[in-house]
Amino acid sequence: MARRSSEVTMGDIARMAGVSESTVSRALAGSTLVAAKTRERIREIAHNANFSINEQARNLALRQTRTIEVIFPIERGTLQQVSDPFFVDMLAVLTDELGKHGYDVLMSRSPPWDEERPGCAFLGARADGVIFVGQGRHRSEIRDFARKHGPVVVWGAVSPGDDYCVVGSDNVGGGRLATSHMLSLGRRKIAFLGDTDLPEMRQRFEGYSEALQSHGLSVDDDLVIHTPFDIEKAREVSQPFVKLFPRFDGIFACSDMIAIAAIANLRQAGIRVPEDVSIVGFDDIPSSGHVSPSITTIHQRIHRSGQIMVEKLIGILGGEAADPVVMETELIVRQSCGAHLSE
Amino acid sequence: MARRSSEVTMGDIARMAGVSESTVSRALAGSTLVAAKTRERIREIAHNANFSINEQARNLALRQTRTIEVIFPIERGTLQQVSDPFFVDMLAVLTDELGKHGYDVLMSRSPPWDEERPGCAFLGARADGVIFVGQGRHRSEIRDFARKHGPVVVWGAVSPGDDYCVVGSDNVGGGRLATSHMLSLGRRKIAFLGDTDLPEMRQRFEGYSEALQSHGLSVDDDLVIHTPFDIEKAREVSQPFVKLFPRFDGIFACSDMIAIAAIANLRQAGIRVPEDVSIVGFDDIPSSGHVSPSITTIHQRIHRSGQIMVEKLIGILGGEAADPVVMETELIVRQSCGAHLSE
DNA sequence: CGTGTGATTGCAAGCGCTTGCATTTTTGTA
DNA sequence: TACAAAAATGCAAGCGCTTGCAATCACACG
Repeated sequence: MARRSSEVTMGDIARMAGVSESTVSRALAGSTLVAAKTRERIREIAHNANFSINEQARNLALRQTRTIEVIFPIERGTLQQVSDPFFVDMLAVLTDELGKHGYDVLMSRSPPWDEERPGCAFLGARADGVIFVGQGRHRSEIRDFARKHGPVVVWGAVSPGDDYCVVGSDNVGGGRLATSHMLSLGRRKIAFLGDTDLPEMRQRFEGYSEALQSHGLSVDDDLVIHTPFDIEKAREVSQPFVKLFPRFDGIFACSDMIAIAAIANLRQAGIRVPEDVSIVGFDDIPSSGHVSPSITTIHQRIHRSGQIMVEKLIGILGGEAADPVVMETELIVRQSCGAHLSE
Repeated sequence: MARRSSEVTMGDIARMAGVSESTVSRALAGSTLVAAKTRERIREIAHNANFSINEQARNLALRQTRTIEVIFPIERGTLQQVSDPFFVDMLAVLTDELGKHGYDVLMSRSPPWDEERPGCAFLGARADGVIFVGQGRHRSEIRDFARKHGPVVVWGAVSPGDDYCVVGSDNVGGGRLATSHMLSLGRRKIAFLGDTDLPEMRQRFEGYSEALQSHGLSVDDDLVIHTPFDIEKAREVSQPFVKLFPRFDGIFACSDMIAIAAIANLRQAGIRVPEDVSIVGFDDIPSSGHVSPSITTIHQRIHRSGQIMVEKLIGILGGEAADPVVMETELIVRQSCGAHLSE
């Protein structure tokens, strides 16, 4: 970890032990090619000398990196977006799972293609593979990247034409679930809050409109509100929207954070949730069950999804092909939809 | 990124350009030692050949890693703890700031000292320095680690004896601020919710008791509730506590998540916030201003702190000494304390 | 007491890149 | 036109490690 200069190398250990470097290498790697006695002696010496192997050199020699790059392709400056608890959970799972498989995790917030290294504008091969958490608006770049640089798994909206491995929730199904739940509660004028420029949100929107249609209703464009992820901005954007009441009696919010922002505005305008307006969120973030009213939401299987992404990536690294995976979503009924009122 | 075998190397580029490897290296690095014309030509070729430099080899040659390890020393399994939005914000800032300085970020959830690499039980030197986000219960290990492995900066409770660089909020001050705010509002029976085993929380507790004392009050042990970070557990733990009402009329919660959990229990018990009980949190997480009631809290300057940590680490890497830094905290008055009622 | 055998160990090349120094080419000038 | 100086390029060693293959060693057997 320390300055390279003060680091003790295998050569040093070899000298101390009076053997060759190769023997040290083998001893430390646990090879049976070296006599058990010698092996133990060398390990002892290495330990006492506070030796730590230079992974860099090791990996170079082994032609591997044992590192996976995890990328959150998020616009710089929008700190809040990454604040969405969803991202952390995902990151935590990925780190754990990759760790189990012996991989390090290299974090990035910017996609490799806009990376401008000072003096050298070339993408560095610093990982064995990469995981994109969210494709955002970068679909085509990711596709190119996958083709050129190989092992890639991405979290996001799964859609037919993908020729790389995408793992994502059944957003359409989730949107349908949320919307038809409110419909079944008797709501008929349901608004949509989210950013349909993002593929995932787009899919949730599709589920929303499908549900409306299958109840013989159609989408009211005035009730489709382009709402960003960031809670502050969501609050601002939904401010004028609530004034439309009573043109709506239900809200499908694309994320719990947006739901929280919307509820705040509704209260402020004296509109009661869920008595006057039902609201259903998406994500099932940790606090959603504890705020007031607690938020009815669509649960995504983040933990399992993370595991699957890692499995897939390892598979790809091993030469297997990997198909996209769509994860089931689940409706978690709490207070904000008002289901408990209609009993 | 792809399998090493298919990667094009500098040697290949050299051959294509009809120059030596050294010239390619220099051209790509932007050295003025190579003629401008040649440089452009080589870059062109490299670009077309889809060349990407092998950072690993480069770093080995340069005796650097250009990588900083960021460690969240969090007990495995407690996913929720890392879910605290605080961690994400910190991580995002660190990644950005380190990136600006040309460093990659290696994520870890486990401290290096309990790392057991298969076959090789030696700590790998894979980074130029390390940042611990939170010392948790690992104070002494971190100290040892800092001594042995050099460049270390840690986020956490700053305390006198530290011989490594710690950056942290003025937790005592924050605790005092929160508590005396409620005292000034006329509250006299203020409870404390947090986990005093953790140094930061311990300090917040100290601020809490100082504030009480300076108002001629003393700590009521029955109102000091050991409450974990995890919102689910916090909810459980504070459940029996609320039954103590009206033995308390104020709550200082060590984190906003705990505040959210406590408020949920209070409401459930029919106790009104802030009319019956004032509550002040800590962290100023994104949603704290938008839940109902919005949460009065102590703001930590996460963003600035992250920047400072990076500055400090770069300094240490450059051979400078780095003293601990204590960051100011700020009281953000919102609804949950009831300040607006007493006007 | 030779010699074959398997168990250990060492040699040296190589991973892809950087860089000090020597070498070659170009340029400026007498 | 010749030659010194400056500019551009190449050579080769080295970063710390792994590993195929050759060399050595200990021992047992005939």
